[in-house]
Amino acid sequence: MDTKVSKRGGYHHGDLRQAMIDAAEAVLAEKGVGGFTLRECARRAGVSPAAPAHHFGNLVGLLTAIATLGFDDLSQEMETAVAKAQASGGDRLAAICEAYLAVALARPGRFRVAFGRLGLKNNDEELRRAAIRAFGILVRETKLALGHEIDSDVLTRLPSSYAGDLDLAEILFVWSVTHGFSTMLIDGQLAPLEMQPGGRGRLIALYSGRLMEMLLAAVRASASLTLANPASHG
Amino acid sequence: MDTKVSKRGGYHHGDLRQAMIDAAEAVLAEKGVGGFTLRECARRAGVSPAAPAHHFGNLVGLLTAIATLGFDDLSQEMETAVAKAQASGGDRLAAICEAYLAVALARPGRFRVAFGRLGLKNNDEELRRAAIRAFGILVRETKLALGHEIDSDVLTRLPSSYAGDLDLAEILFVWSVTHGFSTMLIDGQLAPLEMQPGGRGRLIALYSGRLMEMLLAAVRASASLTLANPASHG
DNA sequence: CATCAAACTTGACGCCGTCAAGATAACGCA
DNA sequence: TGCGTTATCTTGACGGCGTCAAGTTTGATG
Repeated sequence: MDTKVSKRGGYHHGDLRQAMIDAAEAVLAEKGVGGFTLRECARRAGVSPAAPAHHFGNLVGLLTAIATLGFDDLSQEMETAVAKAQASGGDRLAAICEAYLAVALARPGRFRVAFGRLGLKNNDEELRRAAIRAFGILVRETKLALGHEIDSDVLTRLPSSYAGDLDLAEILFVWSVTHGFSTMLIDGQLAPLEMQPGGRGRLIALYSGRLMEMLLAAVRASASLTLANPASHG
Repeated sequence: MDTKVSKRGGYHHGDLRQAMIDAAEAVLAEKGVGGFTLRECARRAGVSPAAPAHHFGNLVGLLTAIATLGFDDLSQEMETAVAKAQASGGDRLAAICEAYLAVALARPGRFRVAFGRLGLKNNDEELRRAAIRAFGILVRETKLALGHEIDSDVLTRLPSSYAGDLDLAEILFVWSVTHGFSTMLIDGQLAPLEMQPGGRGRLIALYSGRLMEMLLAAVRASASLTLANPASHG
């Protein structure tokens, strides 16, 4: 994780871009998104405050890189979870929802940067690609759970192309539950509930258990409803 | 909304506390939580940067006051929505969920301050009371939808006291859907979907329509499940 | 009217992000 | 090999930020 400074002989760093990203992740992990500072990251990378400008443009550029990393990590963890569920006979949709929460809990600072919209370069190509892929996985698994066909380009299709999709409600429903629970947990909304015996683990168990049951039941019910009366949608 | 400066004769302001809150709300509305600054608020209130310290302690104190206002507003809007639903025969639970979203959309900056945990005085008595009341309404309506009894002190009970509650899963489920959709919308996660014809209104309609149907169905299903096999919970 | 506490200002401190100008090092090409 | 070009990094400065200590003004209280 550290990149260890390949060869920091003198004036030139070697790989400042990666060093800054590593430093940023460390700062986010230690102080959270509140105590995040460009100068602090530069300090940790052993470089002057103005150095990162050439690599990231400005603070927003660095945050955008972090967010991209966050989306890619999310995609990877969800895919891994899907594979594991497939092998063990578990539910794929529940697996990605649990992976989503796990990613948020593992790196809440990065998660907030990715989803908090502190101000990111929204036209950044890498960020867009990473976000689309993560969204695509969600779409794919939801449609799969509904027993519907999925296009071969799910992981690259623009989210806007789902505006009129028949399954949009289910997709948003699944995403809302997952994202809502994740953000409430890392933002401390559920802190009072975590103080009780069992703490956070108890809440996570509830999420992976009853909440997932409810979620899957809702999606399945919606699927049969769709079959019974497809006209009531849109 | 303006408080109009009661009598700003000279050195003393008159009601700086309220003036600061008004200014803060205005700044949040104009520039969002990103461009929010204590100095800017003080400037608008026509006062030196150090003046607010005596009323709020520091920036966190001001944000805490804003958050308290946000929670109180949320409670009020939810109660109003409940009353309206009761009168019109609509669903009460769906009503508070829609009110929740409406509040977030009406004042996204304030909503983010209340729920974003930028750093609030979590031990503040007023904040705690306001948050507990809002949570209590959610608990009450969820239990009502489940057909369960509600205690007379729902609006003042500590959230931690629900840690072992049989309905906690349903409560968290409802809250997760609502909070998740609301935050995703105001944080721009659904921006690509808003660009299509119909825009944001179409998404909101979907939320009030199909998503609420799914939510209510999930809660009702969970209720009958509870009756059929109460031992499978906890 | 004298006193005193609360409310507000002033000035300063260290931090922040960013920019312009200069120093340095790596790289391509003769 | 040597030289120029270009990317990289430093330095120094700017304005803005939150906050603190010290001083000033005001309204209230006796």
